Amino acid sequence: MGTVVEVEGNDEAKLKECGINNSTSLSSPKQISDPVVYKLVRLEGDGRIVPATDDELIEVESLLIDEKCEMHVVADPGQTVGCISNEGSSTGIAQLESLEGLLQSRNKEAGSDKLNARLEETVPSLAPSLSESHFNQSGSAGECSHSSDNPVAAGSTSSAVTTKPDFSKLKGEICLDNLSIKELHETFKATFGRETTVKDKQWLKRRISMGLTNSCDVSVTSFIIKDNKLVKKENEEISNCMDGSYAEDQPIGNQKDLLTSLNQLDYHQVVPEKRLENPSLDDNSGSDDHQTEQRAAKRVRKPTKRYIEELSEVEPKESNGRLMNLAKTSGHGLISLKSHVRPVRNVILGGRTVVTRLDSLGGYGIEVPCVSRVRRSRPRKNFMALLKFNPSGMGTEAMLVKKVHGDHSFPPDDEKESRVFLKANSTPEHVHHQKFNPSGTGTEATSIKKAFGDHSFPPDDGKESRVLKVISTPEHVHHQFIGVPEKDKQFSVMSAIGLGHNMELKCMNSSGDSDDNVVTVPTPKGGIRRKHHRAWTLSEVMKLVEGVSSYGAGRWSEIKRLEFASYSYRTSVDLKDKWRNLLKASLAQTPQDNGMNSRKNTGAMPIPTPILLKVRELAEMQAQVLPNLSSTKIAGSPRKNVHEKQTGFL
DNA sequence: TTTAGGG
DNA sequence: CCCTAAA
Repeated sequence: MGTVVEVEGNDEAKLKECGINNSTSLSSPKQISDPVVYKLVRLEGDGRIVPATDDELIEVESLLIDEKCEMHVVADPGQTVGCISNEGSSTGIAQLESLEGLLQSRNKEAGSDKLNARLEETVPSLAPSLSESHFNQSGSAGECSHSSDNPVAAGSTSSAVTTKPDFSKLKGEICLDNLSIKELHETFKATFGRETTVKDKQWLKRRISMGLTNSCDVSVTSFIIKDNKLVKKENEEISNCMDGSYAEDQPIGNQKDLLTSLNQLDYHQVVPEKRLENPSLDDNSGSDDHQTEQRAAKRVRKPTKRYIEELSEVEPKESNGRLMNLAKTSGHGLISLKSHVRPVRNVILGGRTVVTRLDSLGGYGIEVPCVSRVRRSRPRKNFMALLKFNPSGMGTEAMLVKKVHGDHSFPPDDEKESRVFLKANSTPEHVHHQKFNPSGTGTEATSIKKAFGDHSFPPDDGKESRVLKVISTPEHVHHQFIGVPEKDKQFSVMSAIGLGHNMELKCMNSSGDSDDNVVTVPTPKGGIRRKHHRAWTLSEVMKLVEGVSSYGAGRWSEIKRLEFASYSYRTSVDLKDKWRNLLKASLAQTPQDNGMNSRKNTGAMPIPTPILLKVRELAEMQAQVLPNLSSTKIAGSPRKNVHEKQTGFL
């Protein structure tokens, strides 16, 4: 990767870096407790400068702490030596400053100002030397240690955690709250044997603690997991050393004061959470934690897709581990669960590729749908909230499924394209909650049961049933069995078997059409069309035109409801899209009747010119006649072109 | 949920 | 057709 570059440091760090004595800083409460405000950037291999992540920020801090504790290997200073780039410091600084906006630590910026202000009160002589040092370091390209191309490996020297993907190597204490993100990454790697790029501490902590909790190894060792902390009993002092390094060196009251002043800062990222060790601060840091957690939640929400990706990668392993743990703990009385994960196989399900695997669960061989990162719509806002208001344990998805199946007005499908969407909803929160779902009957299992249990799919003779959305991941399925009464367990398993069966059937059915899982499918005419594309028939187009003429373009749901009531596979969006295409076609064709016309009927159905004319006419009319509800918008972009061309044409 | 628009 | 942002 790149080289970690220091751009801006706070007082303490700079003190150290300038060689100014450590003892002073150790005895000076303020400076010690001030969070490190390094602005770090990473120098990518290609010379780009990218904002450093929180973990890199914190790593510096951890180094300092390590130094104090004198118990950890001090990292190679070259790793964090300040250095901007070979292109020169000034441009680099400018770039960095512009990058500051990208950093999530705007608050920290303000905080550093505060700190600097305080610094000039308290230790005025230091400020110039600090900035000087900072500048010098920034400008000294020679100090760049490009040798450390692998930050992970390099960082491992500074970490108490090994990078080996071996859980047994996780010795000593692990206080997840205190770990930097990089350390968390390493712990994650050691726990799950894979890397992660998730930057969210809460998430990482949760995953790690969950993974460790469910690992068989953890019970063998003397780890104690408590509130995101994984500690080994006999090493508690060590963890205290790390954790309380701030608090021990200074009066609590002072720290409290500082916390107050830093209340708005995102110090949570750089200062270890001290809630547990300093209950006296709870009244203060309690709300603060709330804020920071909310901030963290905000950060979490953004990269949802990433989360899903990460999760879907982790899930198999983790669920497996969890299952093993389950088998272990459920040794007394309940069925012993063994998990043999057989090779994953792909099943084509209505054009969607569904990955299933055969799990032997309690002696039953069940085909577990394990769709990875398929959820493409927005994540449910608060799944648990839904559950709360739905005590039956049936989630919305299940409701939907139930409704769909109860509704036999389902149009038949002759193209064997029942679109069953198995969508995996797997936000971390979701997973977390699911694990401790106390309601017994799980949502996912219920939904699956409802969806596939004793119903068979509606006959396929004409239209596709495209409404099913079942959220389902193997993890979820497994979770459902936790705390579920034995009876229900069997039921669920049975249902799951049925599910697998049906899925197989659907697989065979749909695979008759095409042999691959690609979304596109070849058409007899030689082109390719989307798998679920349904060619618009002339009557449909005419209906659409008619609908637009009577209800106006834009009232797609109305048109859909009134004109396309029997065409359940046409959504209002489809109508809209089709209208858009028609419009385009009408524009392309009518003005000059140029060469486009002949070339047009290559793949798709040629739309009769009269219809196109009507489309254009309608568009024109709507642009003129409907000034009230769509005038500005419609007259805006495409219709205006219509107008222009129309006039030109006339 | 629906609409509008980009991909 | 799919996805998503707004409303």
